[in-house]
Amino acid sequence: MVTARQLAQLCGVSVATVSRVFNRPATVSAATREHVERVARELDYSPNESARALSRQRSAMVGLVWDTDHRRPSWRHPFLQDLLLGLKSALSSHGYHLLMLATSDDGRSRTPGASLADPVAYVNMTRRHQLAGLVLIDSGTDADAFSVFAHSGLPCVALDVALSGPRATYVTSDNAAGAAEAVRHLAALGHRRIATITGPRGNAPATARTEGYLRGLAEADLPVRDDLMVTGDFYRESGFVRMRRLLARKEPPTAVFAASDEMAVGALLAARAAGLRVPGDVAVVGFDDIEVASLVDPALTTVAQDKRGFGTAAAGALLTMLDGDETPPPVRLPTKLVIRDSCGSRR
Amino acid sequence: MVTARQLAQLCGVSVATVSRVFNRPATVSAATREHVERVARELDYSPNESARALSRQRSAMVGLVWDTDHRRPSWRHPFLQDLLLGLKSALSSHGYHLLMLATSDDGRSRTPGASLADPVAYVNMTRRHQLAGLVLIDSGTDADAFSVFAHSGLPCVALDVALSGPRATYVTSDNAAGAAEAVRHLAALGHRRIATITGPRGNAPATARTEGYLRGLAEADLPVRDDLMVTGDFYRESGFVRMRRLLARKEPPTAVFAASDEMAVGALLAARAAGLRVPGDVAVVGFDDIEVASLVDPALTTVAQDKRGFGTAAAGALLTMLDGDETPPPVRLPTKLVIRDSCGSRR
DNA sequence: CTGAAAGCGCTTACAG
DNA sequence: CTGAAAGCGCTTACAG
Repeated sequence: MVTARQLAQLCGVSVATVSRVFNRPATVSAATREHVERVARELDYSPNESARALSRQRSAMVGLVWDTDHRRPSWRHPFLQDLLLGLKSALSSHGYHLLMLATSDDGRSRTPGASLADPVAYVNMTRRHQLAGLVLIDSGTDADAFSVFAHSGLPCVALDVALSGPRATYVTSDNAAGAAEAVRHLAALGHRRIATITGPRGNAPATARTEGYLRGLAEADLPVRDDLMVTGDFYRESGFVRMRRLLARKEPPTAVFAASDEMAVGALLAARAAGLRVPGDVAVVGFDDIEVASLVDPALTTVAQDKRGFGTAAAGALLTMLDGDETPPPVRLPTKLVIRDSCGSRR
Repeated sequence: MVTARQLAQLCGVSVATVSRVFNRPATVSAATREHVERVARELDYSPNESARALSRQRSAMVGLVWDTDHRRPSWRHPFLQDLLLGLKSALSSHGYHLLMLATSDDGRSRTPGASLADPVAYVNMTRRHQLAGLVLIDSGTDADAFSVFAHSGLPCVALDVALSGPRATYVTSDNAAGAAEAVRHLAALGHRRIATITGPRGNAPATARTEGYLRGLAEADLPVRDDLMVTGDFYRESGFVRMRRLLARKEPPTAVFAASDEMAVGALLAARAAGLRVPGDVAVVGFDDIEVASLVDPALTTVAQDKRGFGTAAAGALLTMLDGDETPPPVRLPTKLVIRDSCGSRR
């Protein structure tokens, strides 16, 4: 492996000049710059990142905090894959790489109620590796733990968690607008009793979707009915159970807006178990547009999130903090209603 | 941020001693070791990884090569999430972290036919960051590109690709055994014309599954019939198209083994489109046990892979190479036949 | 525009 | 068992 010193010797310049060629090319004369660049290419030279990080006091890596509660093995992010893809390609085009942080506590026991294995251990990792910034993925539970990061001073961008701090921002879908659109669509199809199965209390996207549901009802001049609002937890099982409860009401809904596709699928199964046809007897709309949505029968009408856009937007926000001094405002990604068969609007 | 020097001063020892306490505790007297450890804990000291990597010529990071062809945006790993989870928790318990490698070419155009954005660029990253090892995730296409890594000399473990080299090994499911079991199961249910929709040619797991299919037929004393073997590409659409073709045969199959759940779902849809009932008119079995499998109707009988085990096994193999000198043999993970409704064996 | 020198924070033979 | 010293490969004021 060739070093800057060797390259410098070969070129008849000092290591300082070599360094400048790669870091502030403008400060080097065109002739020597081109010469160094050419030889570097020939020797396949590239700077040692450890040395670089050490002297700069900052690495070219961004930490990814994605902590899953192992007591709940079923937990899954609805679209982690697209998110990572978006993140890594956007970051790499600016020379940054993603370091997946894990504490040694990972996979072990943790204090009940702790939403993160150990925020302090993560912050520690951050210092050890001299990370340039942090991407925080909502672990689905208590988001307060994230504030530790937001206050650590380094650039942070959270996904689906309202993070605030001097150098912290976040990206999320426009959950309220998406939910409202879904409800309006159902109302336009003639439904008057539109129920909702919400996400867990305290979860920001869940709250926003409920808000959107209410807004959608209002816009369609429909009354809010407490008996048509039930609380789920985003997972399929809760969709099943809550749907069963809704269907047992005196006046059951003719349409249901579930705050996640997982729950919508559960609702579909519950309707079938109750001998009802979807969308004939009851219409169902979900949220997310995960892969399953198009595979179930009937195919699920749902509010699609811009999955790849999440990663790109997060990377974008982070990069403006890394390269500049300003903290970008929160990003709210537009959603899109994908109409399939479960809402009955197709002929 | 406190450094080793500061810690040393506080403890009245040299930095060399501080370093030894953290790296070869056995070479330090118990008294000074405990003293240094205590003070270190009080000051929340932890060594700077960049400095460490620089002087050791090797970082505590493992690179993850997961290159997806962006020309094919639909490509997805059947269980990336579990895999990453398994990897990161196993690695972190030994102090290693995962660095998601990306070349700046990511998301841009690439040479047609190139299976990896640029293997050389990845190897380059590997040197720059002084990575301790590499985890290679099959990108679903030409696996030859991986040999560049295997020959780079550093510890490599590939997933689902037969990688060989001085310090290279791989982990995969026992695809043949799993497929054979699925076929035997169908035969035991009385099926005589069992078809298969294979994965793409040249793909190792696909080949092994086909092999298992043939073995299963042999074990059940069933003849191999060319008209009952069609080639898919692991994706749903191909399952749909190939199933339609199978159903159009003179003597259509009464059961189909699809080499992936995605294709099995496609097959399910094709059967339905043809007015056939599953499993009444034709039985279907898949492979993978992805989330969708239990959500479709009828729920899919499938060969489950040990998703979390993949990550753990890969990390294990890598760790023995990182900490020792031996190269572990390939790992073949057992599969498990999960019987649901699509094969008709349940009453 | 360029070079000499100090420094980033560790680890590791080498002496003692 | 411990310390002094060299070295890992860069970057960055500071002079010139």
